[in-house]
Amino acid sequence: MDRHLRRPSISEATVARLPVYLRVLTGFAEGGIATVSSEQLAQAAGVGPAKLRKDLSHLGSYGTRGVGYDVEYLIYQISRVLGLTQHYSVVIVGVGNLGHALAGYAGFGTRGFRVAALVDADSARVGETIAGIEVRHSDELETIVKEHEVSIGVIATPASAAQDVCDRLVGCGVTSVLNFAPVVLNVPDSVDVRKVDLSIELQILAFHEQRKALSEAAS
Amino acid sequence: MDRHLRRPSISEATVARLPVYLRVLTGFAEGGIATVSSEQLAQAAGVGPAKLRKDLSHLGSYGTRGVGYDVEYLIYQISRVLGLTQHYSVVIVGVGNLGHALAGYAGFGTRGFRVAALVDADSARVGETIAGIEVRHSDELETIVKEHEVSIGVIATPASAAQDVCDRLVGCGVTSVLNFAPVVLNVPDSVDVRKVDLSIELQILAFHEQRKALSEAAS
DNA sequence: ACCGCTTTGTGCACGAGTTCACAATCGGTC
DNA sequence: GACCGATTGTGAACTCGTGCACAAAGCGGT
Repeated sequence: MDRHLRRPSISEATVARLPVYLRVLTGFAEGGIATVSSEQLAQAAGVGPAKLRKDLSHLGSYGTRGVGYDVEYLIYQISRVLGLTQHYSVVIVGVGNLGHALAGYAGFGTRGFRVAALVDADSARVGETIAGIEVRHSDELETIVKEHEVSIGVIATPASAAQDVCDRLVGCGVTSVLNFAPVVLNVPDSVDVRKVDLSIELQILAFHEQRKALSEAAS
Repeated sequence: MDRHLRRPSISEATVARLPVYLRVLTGFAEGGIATVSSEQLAQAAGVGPAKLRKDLSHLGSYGTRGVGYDVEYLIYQISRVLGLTQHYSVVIVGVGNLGHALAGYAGFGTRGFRVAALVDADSARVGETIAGIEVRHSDELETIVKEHEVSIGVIATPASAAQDVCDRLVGCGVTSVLNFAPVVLNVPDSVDVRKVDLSIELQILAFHEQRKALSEAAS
């Protein structure tokens, strides 16, 4: 019964690529393509064919030698491994520009993620409805999390409030956090945090820009 | 004269962490702290002390044994290595919710990034002013890039338009792209692309949620 | 001028991730 | 029913990143 489970727990790097494969496959499926080779899929996903095959091999042997992968079946398998066959409730904290954008993001609705509520500290915003989701006051955060069994918290507050919000989320049982605030969050080991940081991305690009400029000047 | 240049080109993983150090250091500087040990800095940045020291060692020997690092000096050195002592012009394409949020993001103004213009395909939005930046029509993209010597393009359009916009950016000389659209962009090797993808982050969190749920069930 | 305390910088071993190359295996064809 | 071209799955070499442990080096007190 635990036939699928005792896999040597897929590597983090692989997990980070699976969603990309999933998206590309979904595109293929909509285009009416029934099977793909590792070559095609790798091309579309922007990785090497060998890496792709190794990634997929980590989750089982779903593929036919000489033919390729069945698109629908692979979509199902990746979804299952990623845990997308279940449903997750998400709460978004902070209704600034970013919170707005996140609430309207289509990616939430699809693929098993449901936004339970938007939450903000500013009472003036409470009662609004954004993208069909009601805005509630942050005092109610704990209530909302319990009520909707929220497991993922998204932090879109100013940096100064982020750690505080995070502590409260963790305090009432949230075990995964997606942080958009430019701070390093402090959490217990049992909680997963992923951060999205615009200014870091820009600075990395700046580094490469400079590198290119320098190597050009050296010629 | 090329004393600094012939470093063995800092590793990608290190470059990705330098902006974090920089931010933490800036916080320390504002708090009036003059020197930090690798221990303190590592703690605040959420990494191990050894890794931090190795990272910093890759850009030179700025630090005093028995004492630590001078905050201001280290800020300067990291800024220099990242290329933040120069100025970069950025163009943001797509004025949806996300484009709005990005335009208002404080991280742009500081640290040498200047938003040359917001650009959108929708004529109805042209002429608006968002966060002090004028919205112009996407037909003018090429003109704007030339005029302001834009080197970084930010794509905040729907997925369907992203590749097209990207091609045009690359076509008129942009060599770094920050992509928020959920697609894999196709670019020549000479162009750097970094992607920020909300739905991917969520799916990765979902995977870990599931993993935690399973290992809990096994107990 | 020396000594001891503190903290950096780094050599080394280890582990994770990537790439190559090829054997194993499938569907189709004669 | 056996061959053939195509494509997967994977062992093995290699590269890259991380963590440990310690020698080198500075500062302050005596």
